[in-house]
Amino acid sequence: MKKEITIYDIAESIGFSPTTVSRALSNHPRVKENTKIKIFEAAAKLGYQSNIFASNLRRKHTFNIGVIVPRLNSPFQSSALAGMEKVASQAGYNLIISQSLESLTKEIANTKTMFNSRVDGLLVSLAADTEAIDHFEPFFKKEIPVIFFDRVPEQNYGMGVVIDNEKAAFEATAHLIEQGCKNIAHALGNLKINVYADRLKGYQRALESVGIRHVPQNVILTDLSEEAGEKIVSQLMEMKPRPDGLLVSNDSCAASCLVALKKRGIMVPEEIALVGFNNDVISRMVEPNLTTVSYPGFQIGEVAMEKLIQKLVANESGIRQEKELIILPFNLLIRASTLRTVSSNKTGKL
Amino acid sequence: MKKEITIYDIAESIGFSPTTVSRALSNHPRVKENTKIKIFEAAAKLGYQSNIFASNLRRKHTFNIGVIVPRLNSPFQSSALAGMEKVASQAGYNLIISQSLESLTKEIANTKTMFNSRVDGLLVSLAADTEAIDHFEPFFKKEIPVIFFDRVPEQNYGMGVVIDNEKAAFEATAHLIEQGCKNIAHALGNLKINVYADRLKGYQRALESVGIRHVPQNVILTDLSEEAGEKIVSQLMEMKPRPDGLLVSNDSCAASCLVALKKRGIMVPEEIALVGFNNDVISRMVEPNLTTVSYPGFQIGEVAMEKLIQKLVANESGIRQEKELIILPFNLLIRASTLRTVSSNKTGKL
DNA sequence: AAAAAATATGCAATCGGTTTCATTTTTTAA
DNA sequence: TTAAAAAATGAAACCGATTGCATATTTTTT
Repeated sequence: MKKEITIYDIAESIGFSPTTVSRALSNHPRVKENTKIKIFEAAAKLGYQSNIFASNLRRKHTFNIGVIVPRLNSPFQSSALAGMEKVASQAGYNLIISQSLESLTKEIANTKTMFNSRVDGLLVSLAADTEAIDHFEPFFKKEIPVIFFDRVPEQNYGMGVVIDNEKAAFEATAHLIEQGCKNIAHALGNLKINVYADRLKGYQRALESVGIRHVPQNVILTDLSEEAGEKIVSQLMEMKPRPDGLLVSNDSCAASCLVALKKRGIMVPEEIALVGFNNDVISRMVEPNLTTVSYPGFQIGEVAMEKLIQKLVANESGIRQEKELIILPFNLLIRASTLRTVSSNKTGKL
Repeated sequence: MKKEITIYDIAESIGFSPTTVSRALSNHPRVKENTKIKIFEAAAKLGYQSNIFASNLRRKHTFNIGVIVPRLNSPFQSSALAGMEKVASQAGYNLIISQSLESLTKEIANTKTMFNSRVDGLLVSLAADTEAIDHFEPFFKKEIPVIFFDRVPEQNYGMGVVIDNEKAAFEATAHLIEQGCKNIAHALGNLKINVYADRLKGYQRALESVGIRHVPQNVILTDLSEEAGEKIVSQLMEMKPRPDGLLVSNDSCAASCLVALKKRGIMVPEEIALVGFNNDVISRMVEPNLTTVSYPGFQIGEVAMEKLIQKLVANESGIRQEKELIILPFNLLIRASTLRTVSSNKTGKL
């Protein structure tokens, strides 16, 4: 390894002290303008590169922000990450990203690594089997801000960024009812996750609001994978009476349901109307296009990161911030997969 | 901020020197087994957390690996990242991830940040408008390993992990020809990128190999976005003679072409046969299913990370490694979007 | 021109783990 | 029992930037 250039080398080369060099490089006001210029020139000439470790060691922060997501390769998560990266890099922060693969064990390991790496803050979307959030205690204790996004803990926690999943599912279900569905099934993921638990509530509330009795077998628990579509549909086929509406908790799974339905010659939306979640590209490509809840992944990422950086700045200046749950707007996008006859639409609009 | 526990505190609490504590904690063989036990116990009791900065400062590495991708939210890139994360976390490395958003300027900025953050190594998939790779010079000079994946520089460079894009496009085009296409168009991205330049070569070579003259207007340059499908197809419609085969350089764009074609009542594959790239979920959901080149994103990520870590270990022990270009296998997946009549399939298989 | 105030710079300690080299203790060999 | 070798431990320097406090220099005020 080559000799590293340090502020001591710069100092020596132009006859100033390391102190002044350090101050000049960080643009401290107590250094004469002219001196600064000299120092910057010398630094450039020598090819100086600041040693972050030394700086971090002294200043006790890293400008690194940790992000833990269930899976990196999901359209929603990667959009959220993209939003985070954008905001973070503008503010001069790096992102350290890891995935839990939906496993609590790995989430705990990741949390530890993040803690040991001394990230300045943490953004987390919880794994499927996470119930308690004890593993974040070290962060809470040291007052390192943690913000949850999308998948947030049930318990009382610091801060979160989500959408109103209950309302979203309510509206989606209400829309199906409006389109004349009488017997609506709902495929969703692990109910330990707030996202799915809330959607279930919304779905049930919508049914109750028009006096439809809620049938437990209509709620289908699945992993929402691509392969799950086939399973869900084959389950549907055996139900009596067969459901005439299906609300699936993500688009790629909804799309695979659609494929499975078409394979069986079942007409969508006429025989079964179908709603997805997320407004992934896929929802606009399949035929019929999927009605879906547009889920602002990029924006959730942006907002979560903005809030986190706000907290960091606030902590810096000793301001204590309130707990807060930020609820971003969603949007029910109505497309062909649910649009039956115009007459069944009470408002007459659309 | 609370008082941090240091090795000095541990040392004092049990009457050993910081030296021994340090050695014990890193499991140095020169410390008595019994002493180690005592030290570990004391560390646990005091709630000791190693200070990575101090350690890094002294040892001169971070266990952080930088990754620069064009976009975080692309199915291919996020799969590659998932593969990288898996390998890295197993080996005890963190990932610092940033996106260039296809801009050279941002790529340069990211490269600088990565350098300043002192990542131990770098994995890069180049931005669309990157031609020279001077901005990686600081890494080369300091012998910090850089491995390019998927989108690699044209010039001579250290190490890369790719697929044989020329061959893939050749096979895809040959397949279209085999299905009876006489006039094949090819929609691709920025030709500065090796991926697309190579595919163009393969496409042309396939045409030449059966004596079809290559028509420049059949090559359509696009950003391969979802919206591009509509444009590509409207361009196709105005060509005379109208192409009967279309090779699109990614699946989501191919899917949007399919939608645009169907909207115009054009039969796929009968009137226009369609091939995509990547084997994204979407290729299995649209109707007809897309013939596509399966592109092992996850594996590319894994291999790239494995190679990088190998290099790090090799560097550590002073072994110099050769430049190397690793070419991973792809797979042409033939599906309904190109399957015309059985008779046109010479082999009769499939 | 002297005193006071403002500005500029430097000394030396500090952050906390690692490592070289020396010293002490224990074990083995003679 | 003593010398030699091996094992265990420690003192202190080191990595390189930051910063509280002190000092030196310049500018302003009287």
